[in-house]
Amino acid sequence: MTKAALLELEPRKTPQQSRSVATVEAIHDATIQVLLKDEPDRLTTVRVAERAGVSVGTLYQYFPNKQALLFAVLERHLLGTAKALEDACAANHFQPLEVMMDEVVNRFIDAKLVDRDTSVALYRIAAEAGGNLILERTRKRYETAMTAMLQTANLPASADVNYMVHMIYLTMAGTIRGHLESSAPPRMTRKLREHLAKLLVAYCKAV
Amino acid sequence: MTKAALLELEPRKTPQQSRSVATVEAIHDATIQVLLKDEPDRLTTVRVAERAGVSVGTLYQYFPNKQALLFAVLERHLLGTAKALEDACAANHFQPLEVMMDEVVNRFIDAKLVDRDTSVALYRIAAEAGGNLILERTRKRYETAMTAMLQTANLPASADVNYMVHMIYLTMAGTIRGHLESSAPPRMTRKLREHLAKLLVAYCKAV
DNA sequence: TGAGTATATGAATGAAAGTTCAGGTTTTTA
DNA sequence: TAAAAACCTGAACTTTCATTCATATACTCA
Repeated sequence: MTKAALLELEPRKTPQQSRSVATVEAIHDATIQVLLKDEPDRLTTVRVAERAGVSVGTLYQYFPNKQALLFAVLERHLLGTAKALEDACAANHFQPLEVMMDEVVNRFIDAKLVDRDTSVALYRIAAEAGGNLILERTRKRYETAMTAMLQTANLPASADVNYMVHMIYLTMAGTIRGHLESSAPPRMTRKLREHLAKLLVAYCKAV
Repeated sequence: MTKAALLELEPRKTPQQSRSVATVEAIHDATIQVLLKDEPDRLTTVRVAERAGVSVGTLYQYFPNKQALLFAVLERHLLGTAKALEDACAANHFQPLEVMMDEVVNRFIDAKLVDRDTSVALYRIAAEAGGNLILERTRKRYETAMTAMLQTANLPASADVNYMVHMIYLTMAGTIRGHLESSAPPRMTRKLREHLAKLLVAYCKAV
């Protein structure tokens, strides 16, 4: 993605008055609602605006184009989960490995489940919308926080912490995505929490 | 997805003569090539037809609509990987856990890497195109084969083989997808193979 | 209160894409 | 070899959608 292309994702205008703050907020929410209602290709700017109770013109005052809208919505969501994971890591330095993994897994799943539907809807648009860019950014934040935490754990001396952390990220993000996208009923989430935590502990000890 | 909707994904006509077999083949390949060239939303039926060296009309003789085309291409790819995994499982009954996991992981990654670009391109369309349907179907095949294999391994008596197998599937599919979609250089794939196999072995023993 | 700024409107524009179909060519069949 | 069946063509039709802009309303502050 070129620099010019990135610029086009920036907001066109920042809300000044409170009514426009509310408008932008409403547009954010409406985007997700529309995304949930149908296939992603039925997400049109007009539909989003209608759902938000404003006109298309208003939408275009704050977002230079449709992609920027998706980008913004995705970013907001990922920053939320990143924050959750960073907090979980920071709060568990020097804990036993079992506690670390249990906390990290559960806070991450919690963050994705706060609004399960939103998470699922956003997976669908992550590929477009410069999603890779945001994903890479948040991945780095995850890995930094996790590395800091794991350096306070007692791991096998042979451990390649860098790759280990990356593997943990791939595993968490991947399994949770797979789980949410499948038609697995909510009660299965409990099993996922358990098994994922166990799996990661076993891996850390074995490396 | 309703029954009527499923019907609309079925091929409109099956090729009889060899030239039309070649045509359909060309359309399959062209679809992937177009998908690789640009963003998924630039995948047009006209573009695919052009690339395949036929006219749009011809395309519509064999595929009732665009979605059916994507469905068919995705299906072909997933059946390939399913076959690879089934073979790997069948060939390793009664082996030590380490061998089982090593083989399964490596044959699965191999299948995805035969044409790395194709795999990546198809991830992008898996969400549309009734992709969930095919994914569920192949998941079941994966899990059946893996269950059969693992029942010949000596696992901890407490093991819940059913969920274990599912967890293994989520982990493999998820990490490999994450790896392929990221910008990780090919040399990192070796590390993934190693760590993924180790991780799964550790998990099986710990459950 | 009134000028200046921020915000909202929504019909109109133009480009893009999915799909059809009437008419042609090639292959098979009898 | 002639009719039938399979196959191919691509301009034309239709719908859908992103985006703009001239105009109107609401808010702020001096």
